[in-house]
Amino acid sequence: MLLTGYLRDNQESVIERLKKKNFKQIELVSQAVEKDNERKKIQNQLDELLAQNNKLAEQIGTLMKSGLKEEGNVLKAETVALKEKSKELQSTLDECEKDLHDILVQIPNLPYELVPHGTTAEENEVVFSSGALPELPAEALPHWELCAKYDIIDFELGVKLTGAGFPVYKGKGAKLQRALINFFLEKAAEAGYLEVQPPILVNAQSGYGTGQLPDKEGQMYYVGMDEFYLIPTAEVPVTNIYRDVIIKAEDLPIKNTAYTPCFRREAGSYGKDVRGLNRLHQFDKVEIVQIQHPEKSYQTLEEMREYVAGLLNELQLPYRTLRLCGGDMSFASAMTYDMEVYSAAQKKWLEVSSVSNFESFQANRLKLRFREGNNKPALAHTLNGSALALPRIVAAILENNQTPQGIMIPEVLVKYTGFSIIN
RNA sequence: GGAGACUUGUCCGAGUGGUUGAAGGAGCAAGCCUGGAAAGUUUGUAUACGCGCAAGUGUAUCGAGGGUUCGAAUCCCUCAGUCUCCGCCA
Repeated sequence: MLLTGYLRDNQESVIERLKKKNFKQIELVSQAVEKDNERKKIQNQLDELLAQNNKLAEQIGTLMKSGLKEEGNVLKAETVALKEKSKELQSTLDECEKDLHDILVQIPNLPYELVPHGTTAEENEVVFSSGALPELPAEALPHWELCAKYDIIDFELGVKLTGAGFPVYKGKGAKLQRALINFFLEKAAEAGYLEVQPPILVNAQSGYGTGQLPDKEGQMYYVGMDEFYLIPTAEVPVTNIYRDVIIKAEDLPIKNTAYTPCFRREAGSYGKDVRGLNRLHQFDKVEIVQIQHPEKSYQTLEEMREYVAGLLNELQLPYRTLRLCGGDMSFASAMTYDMEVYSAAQKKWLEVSSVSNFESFQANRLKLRFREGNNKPALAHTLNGSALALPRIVAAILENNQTPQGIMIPEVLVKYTGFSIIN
């Protein structure tokens, strides 16, 4: 959520920048400013009334104390009309604030200056590519066939238990999952991230805090009986840890990592995009989150991008890094890098990480602030990235590392898996 | 799940209807003191939204939301959480 004060003072440049994000409803900006002015006016009036009432109440108090009941009752009569009016104003104020809020939550974050122009994924800027793509012999299999061949991931069984998109990992498949999770968590710990294990069900307030609600309500599984949502990413619970918190500037940056299963309804996805591990309803992911001083957040974004790249290097997977164009970025992001690995049998780039700086967009909703010395608290910047999402990493490992003898496990994982080949 | 007790500022803790945004203490910050430090001492120490160039000032906030009242941290209702006892159970 953007700050109304900022919208008011920078209307023109805000509109320019929103256009870069391919946002159509730019009239919302001026609507927000107008609503905010209205809000101020109403609040002024209401404050005035309440102040009068408070004064009268105080006077009545002293009169009653000194036994002047009559005079007190006279003043009491005066408060009746005041009270009624202020009640009325209060409800118009509530309504106005709600309207304002409804407008604000529809306005996406502003793109950072480095964000390229563009509306579709084709216009994303490739900022790094790890070189020549691996070529597999013609008889190479896509990962879903490898899964069946070695009986390590069973999609059919998942359908029986739950439905499509909920695979069952078996034997070395299950162990590979566990190995990846441990590898990622250990690397994150080495890089200074504090591991947390959050709930994977969250309340609506947390959903609002990080922006999944009201925007993407239909993308989350909802547990109606208790009004909880299954998390689509660990970002939600982990970032919400800091909701309504004021952090000391010297404690920044805050670095957290978490492994969680993630749940996404993926309504509207279909066809070959959802084949095998490419797109699941439930998957495992290790997430990294940082809360940083506004002046350092872009430096931190680069650091996080490099960190994720390091993981991919260690796994010896071919990858490229994209700087997303304005139109392809998420609602809340100011700048995003996507990391894609090449899955050689499918001959496809698969997104395995998305590293974003949200600047103060989430922090404003979360009321996540920091304080420098005795200054007033200011909104912090939030960043997060996948490090990494497992299924597509697994897909790429299976496909790229297949040999006639079996699937070779990347060197760095062997100490976690306890085996070096799936055969 | 049943019964009871409780939920106050960074922390501890007072406060059962009338200058209480909130006593007192601790912590923290600044000044004094000291060769330096400790101790001592003085002052300051919430957040949000308005108005104001500023000093300042108005309003709201004592778990959350509603209600009673001229006036609520204090009374009533609902919800959430914590603790104790019972029940159940990984």
